[in-house]
Parts: sequence; C-alpha cells; structure tokens
Amino acid sequence: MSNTPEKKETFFISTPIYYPSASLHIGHTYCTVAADVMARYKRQKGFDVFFLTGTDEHGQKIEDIAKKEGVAPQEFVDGVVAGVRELWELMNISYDRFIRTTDPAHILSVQRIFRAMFDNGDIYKGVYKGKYCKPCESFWTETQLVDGKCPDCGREVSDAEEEAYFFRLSKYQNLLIELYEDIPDFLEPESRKNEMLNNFLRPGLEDLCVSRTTFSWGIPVDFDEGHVVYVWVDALSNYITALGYENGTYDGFEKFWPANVHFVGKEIVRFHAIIWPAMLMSLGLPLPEKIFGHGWLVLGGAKMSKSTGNVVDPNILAEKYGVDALRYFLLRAFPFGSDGDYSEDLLVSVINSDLANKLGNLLSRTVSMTEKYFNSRLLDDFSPEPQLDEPLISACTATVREFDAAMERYDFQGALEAVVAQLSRANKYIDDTAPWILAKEPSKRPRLSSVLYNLLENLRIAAVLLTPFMPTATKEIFTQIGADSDEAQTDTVYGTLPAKAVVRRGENLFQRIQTEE
RNA sequence: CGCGGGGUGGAGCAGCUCGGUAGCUCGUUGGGCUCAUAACCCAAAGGUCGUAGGUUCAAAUCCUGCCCCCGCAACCA
Repeated sequence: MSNTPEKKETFFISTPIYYPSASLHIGHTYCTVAADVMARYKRQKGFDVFFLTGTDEHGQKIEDIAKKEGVAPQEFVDGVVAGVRELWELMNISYDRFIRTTDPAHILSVQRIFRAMFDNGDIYKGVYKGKYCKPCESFWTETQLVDGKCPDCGREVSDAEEEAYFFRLSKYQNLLIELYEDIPDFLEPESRKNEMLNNFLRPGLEDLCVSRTTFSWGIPVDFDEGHVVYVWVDALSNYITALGYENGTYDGFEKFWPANVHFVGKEIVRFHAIIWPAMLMSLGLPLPEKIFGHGWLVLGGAKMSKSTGNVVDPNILAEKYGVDALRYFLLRAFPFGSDGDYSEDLLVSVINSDLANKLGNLLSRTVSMTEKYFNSRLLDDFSPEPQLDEPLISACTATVREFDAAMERYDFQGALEAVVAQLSRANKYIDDTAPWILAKEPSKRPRLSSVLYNLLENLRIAAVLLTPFMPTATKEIFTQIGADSDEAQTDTVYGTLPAKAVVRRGENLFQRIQTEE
C-alpha cells in the first residue's frame, strides 16, 4: 500500500484561526503541531501540500480588551499576532499561508460572500430579539444569563430587539443530515457526530443571526451601514479567502479546494460541521472532505482557559525541554480524538523513556560500537543469521505499514507507538546478538558487521518515520549514522543505507532529564 | 427523563462492536549484560474492571437501576 501519488496530488490541511485575545497556550500549540506533522508527512509522501493557519481578529471581545488597554483594536491584535507568529516559528511550524481576518483581501472576500448569500436569498433582514444589558451594550441568550442577570456585570437585563440579518440555516437541516448519512466519516471522531445530530440537527436548526450592530470591530456589511458581519461567518470564510476566493490577492482555490481536512477543537465542531457546510452549500461550493474534532489538553481534569489563567506556556516548555521533544510529547502522550491530562511529570517521563532511553541510547550505543569495532565504517562483507535477523527485519517493514495506516487515520499516538515498539525490538536484538562478544573473535567480523548494519538501518527507518514529528533531531540521527543522501533520508525500504556509510559519533540526541528524589 | 464522553493493579491508558485464561506504558522489587545516556535485556509482585441487580454454563464485555467526574447546550485550541 504505497501512498505515493501517481501525479502530484494535493493535500489541504488547516488549523482553526486562533482568537488573539491573549497569548496562545499549549492547547493551540497541540492542534497546530498536529497539523504541521500531517503537512510534513504528506509532503514527504510527495503530495503538493497547502497548510493554512492564522488568526481570527474581530469581535466584541477584542474591541473591549483593546479599549481597556487604551489602544486601537488593530494595534492590539498586531501585537498579539506578532507573538503568535514567533511561537509558530519557534515550534517549527511549516505553514504555507498565515491568514488574518484583518487582511484587506479577506475583508473584501467576506463582503462578497455575505452579499452573494444575500442575493440568493439565504440571508435576509429580520429582527433579533434577546436580553440586552444596557451598561455592557450586549445581547445575551436566555441560557447565557446567570440567575436571569447579565453574566458580565450581574445587572438586570431587559427585552430588546434590533434589526439584523439572518442566515437561513434551517433550510439546510435536511441536507446536512443527508451529508452525515452519505459520508459517515465527514465528522470524526464519531462521538462528535452523535452530538451534532442529537443536539442540533434532529431537533431542528434555527436561522442564524449573522450581523451585529452593537459594536463596530468587524467586517462592515457593505450594503447596510452600521452592520458588521457575525464573527463566525467572517472566521469560517478564511478557509477559502486564504486561497483567493473572491479576491485577487491570494491564489490556490482551484488547485486546493475542497480541503482534505480541517483540524478543530471539539468546542468549535458545531461551527465547522453545521454552519460551514451550510455556507458552502449556499455558495454552491464543494464541501471539505473531513472535519476532525480533536480533544483538549486538560490540567488535572480541569479545562485550560485563557480567562481562568490556568494555562501552560509553550514558550517556556520549548525552552526547557526543546522543541522537538515537546512536539513529540504532544502527539505521543494523548489520543488525538479525546481529552488528555497534561502534566509536566508526564512530559518528562515521555522524554526520558522514549527519546533518551530508547531512541537516543540506541543511537548512541550503535554508533559507538560501529566506531569502536570498525573505525566508523562497516565491512562490505556481511554474514546474516536469518533466525536472529529476519524477525527484526520483517518487524521493521511491518512497522512502516502500521505507521502509515495510523497516520492516515490521524492516529498520531498509534503511529508513534509503532515506532517505539520497533526501537525496543532493536534494543533487544543487541542483547540477543551480543556484539561485544562477536568483537572479541576476529573471524566473526562479518557477522558483527551484519548486526550493526541492521541496527543502523532500523535507526534510519525510524528517523525517516519520525521526521515529520521531529525535523531537527532526525537530521542529527541521519548525520550520526551516515545517511547523507536524500534517498537515505526519505526511503523506508529496508537496505537503503549504503553498506559503507561512515558514522559520526555526536552529542547525546536527547539528554535524560534528572528528577528530584 | 436535554445530548455526548468517562469511571479497569500506585499513575496514565487499551480491551467492550462479535461474551470464554484482564493487556500496555511508567513506577516498584529481584536478576542479567557491559556496547550505551545509572541506560539496555529478562523475570516477579500488584486489579472483587464505579455500584446494585438481571440474562448466561460463562460478563470488564450484553440488559436495567443508581452514584461520581468531565464536556456541550447556539462567540473560550
């Protein structure tokens, strides 16, 4: 089962665009690293990849925070967004485009999208009725109220209404149900699909209020002064405006749309799995292939949130433990579809066990033996012992298959587990073959050469598989084992490493982290 | 009766679709090895599978009731 496309197939993957009301935390990093790994994996497989991320910068909340800080909204988001870009640079995120909803091109496109839906009758002018808090100038729904009072300031609210535009979401209810039935894996994991069907689709969709007049930090409705476009219509559109849809600034729409997958957090699944497809249907555009709603990183069971402040700063972790180790940890420790309980202890334990003890130490002992016994270069003369060698080699081939299958399911944890299991087999192989005993016997040098070649080749293939996860560390592995050619750094076929590769012992790949006690 | 997920050795998880000796990682204990990053390899200890009942020759697994935790409930990855 080769994933190599006949011609250059495209692959479009996106993260959500993040809301820059404060610095991003480890949860945002989690999703973005996952998307980056997938993007790198597909590039490695020969796909023409478009990896999109960005920021969702409009809305009342931003307007309020900027006011509090005494700066213009644009100035405020510029500051936060600069930090976001720095974080992605630090984390080695290989995005192809960074879209900001304050980009003029995006604004133009959204206005055209809004008008197109107005022109085809899916957006109409109506009256929004709700509970209004005068001092806060905010509308609230019944369910948002706390004891019948404003959730922000705790004061009384009153019935109020305003003119607003509505999107005919109700019209798409049955089409969406059909979509879920026709394409069972449109929304994954499956539990999210049940949530959508039971909570929203089957009970019935209400038309969605898609304009606001109570604040101004948004994209103006260009045919009705005073109205700004609802932030989710604004934000969701980024997936096509970033490809140049209805604007001449960007390109790639014909080439990359529809998206192969949108990665989203579970709390915004609803917008991506209901509102977004409905908008696309209204615009007559094809739907994305898949929405994947990943889980959250929680802290001792409690949700991480910007407002409560119990957040983990990825900058600090990256500095303390290294970017590659952090990237690896995020995808190795938690199943992508469900919540994971984050702790620094767990991070340290994963780094020590997988990266230092298994991977790093295997590299270290293999390279060092090759250096010591063969002066860094193996013999051309091999002497296989099928009974010992074959199980390791066939397990290695099976590992590659398992890894690929897991990646196609977005099962990062499973993919990495397969690699680690193979590293353990290689470590055991050393015990079974006892190279230090072979080394004492001059006549066993061809045999010793075979053993070390198998170890080097297992390391090479593991490094190829791990490259999307740890682009920097794997380069170091290739250097140390003498896998210098492009082929040796990308091919997973067993035996690709030249027999006469020259190893170069280097620093420890991952240092063990000492813990107290 | 709003909806969804979860409750399995000290910790974190798998197993549940299609009932039949309860598995993995980490930790603990004992042993082995000496190429290596106090690493690596082998072995052992440790669980009434939330709870009460039911179906069955047999239930972690199927059915029913209950308890507890988390998320969603129409602007927090």
